[in-house]
Amino acid sequence: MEETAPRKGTVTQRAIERIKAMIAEGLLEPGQRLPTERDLAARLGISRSSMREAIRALTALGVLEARHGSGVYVTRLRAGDLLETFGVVAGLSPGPRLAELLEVRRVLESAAAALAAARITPERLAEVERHLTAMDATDDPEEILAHDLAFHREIAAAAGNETMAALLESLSSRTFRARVRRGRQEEDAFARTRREHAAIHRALAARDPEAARAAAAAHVGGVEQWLRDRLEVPSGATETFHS
Amino acid sequence: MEETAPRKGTVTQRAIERIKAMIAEGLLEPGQRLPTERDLAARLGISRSSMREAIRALTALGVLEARHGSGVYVTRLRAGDLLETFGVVAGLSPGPRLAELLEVRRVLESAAAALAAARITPERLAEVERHLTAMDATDDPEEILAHDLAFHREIAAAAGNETMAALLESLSSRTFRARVRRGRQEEDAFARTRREHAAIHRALAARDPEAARAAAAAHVGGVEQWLRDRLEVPSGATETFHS
DNA sequence: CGGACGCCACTGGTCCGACCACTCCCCTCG
DNA sequence: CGAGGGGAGTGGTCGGACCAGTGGCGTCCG
Repeated sequence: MEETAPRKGTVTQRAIERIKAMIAEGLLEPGQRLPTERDLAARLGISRSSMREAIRALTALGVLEARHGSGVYVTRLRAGDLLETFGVVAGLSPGPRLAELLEVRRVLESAAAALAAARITPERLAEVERHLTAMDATDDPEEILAHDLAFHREIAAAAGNETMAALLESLSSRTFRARVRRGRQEEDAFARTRREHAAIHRALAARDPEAARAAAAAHVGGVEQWLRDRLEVPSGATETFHS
Repeated sequence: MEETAPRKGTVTQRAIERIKAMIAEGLLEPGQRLPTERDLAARLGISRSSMREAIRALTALGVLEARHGSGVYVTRLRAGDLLETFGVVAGLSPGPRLAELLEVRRVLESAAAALAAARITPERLAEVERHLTAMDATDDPEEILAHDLAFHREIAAAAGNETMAALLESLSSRTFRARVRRGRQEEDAFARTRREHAAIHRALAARDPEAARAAAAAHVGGVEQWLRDRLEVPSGATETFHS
């Protein structure tokens, strides 16, 4: 008495669609536990192997979460859960596209800064300030980067849009930055970063959305421009080494 | 003589990381064919089942593509390939987050419009115009929506940033629009859409980035505002129906 | 009586081997 | 020389077995 009808695509693909549909229709809520793999497979009339592949695919997308020995659960479907995969994109995108990703980041970062200027609370502003000063207080590059990331994260959070914040998080991920920064540290990058961060903070404190937007755009735009120059003249020619 | 060392996480997860690393390091190029599942499994010292799950996960992310009878291939890793999954996010995100997604879309759409105003070619501008007029020439909602989407797609493409265009594509996908539009068609939505589209087109033709930005923001912002109002007063109360 | 302990049923994780469905190339035949 | 057919090889599916954690239930000790 199973539904045997829809015979398009692979069996696994169908299973994926079915599970997605269940979630979209509200039959499965965020955080809820799914039936066991064996159960689900039996219900859809497929083998456990195929069902496992379907679950694995949805796990990779951040929709499901498997806990060994306990069961499979729907994630809370927060922006962060689902957009984690976006980080993979940034990590795998070929060099020429890094400029595009930075352009997207510049747009979103400046929008977030503008929103934050209007909405930020005094407590959060103090937190932003803390990371700003903490960056100067240490020489450990790791720690500096950590405060750098936190600085931007606080601003994104203050914008009050979780989706935008999650997107920016992926775009600013550690690995992504590492790729862009490579070879840049010898310059006066730190001094410049500090200056630009200070400008953003000043705009936030003044509750000036337009100033915040401009400062954030200039900040990201600087890296973007540097990268663009570097791509146009690949003097090192460390590109595409294949057999 | 296999590498047996890294013993963190599940075997499948390790396989996923290994394949991603191979791509990141350039050992596997876009479009290239991978060794067979059986081969790969043997090389990493795991079973074919686990390797299949790893491949399935990367397939879901748009990194790999399996062709029955032929082999597994790395996708071209274009923005569209990798961001297709972003559409799943929009499709599965709970109601309250739709407003956030629309806000992101508004930001990106207006940025794209501004860029397009500066970069658009006469040919593409003509294409934009074609979709603008074609929307009025028919009464078929399906066709109207198709031209609507194409209108925005052309503008996004004219902005010259594939990543941004792919992002907007996901944010404007048919299913996404269907969810937002539900119940809105009785109003003078079409007339309003036409007016706003005309305004965007005018700004593009005038090569005026700021006007284009404002027109696009107003266009998306209208839908956004409407949705926000509707969410604050869920009079119909068609929310969360669960057991 | 209360709580810590340990057992064990159940869940996901891994592996194996078999077979099916499809592709593509090479060889044969007209 | 071309079209056709066959077969080796590929991903897709299946079933079943066993391993490895989890969590609740019952026991037993203090």
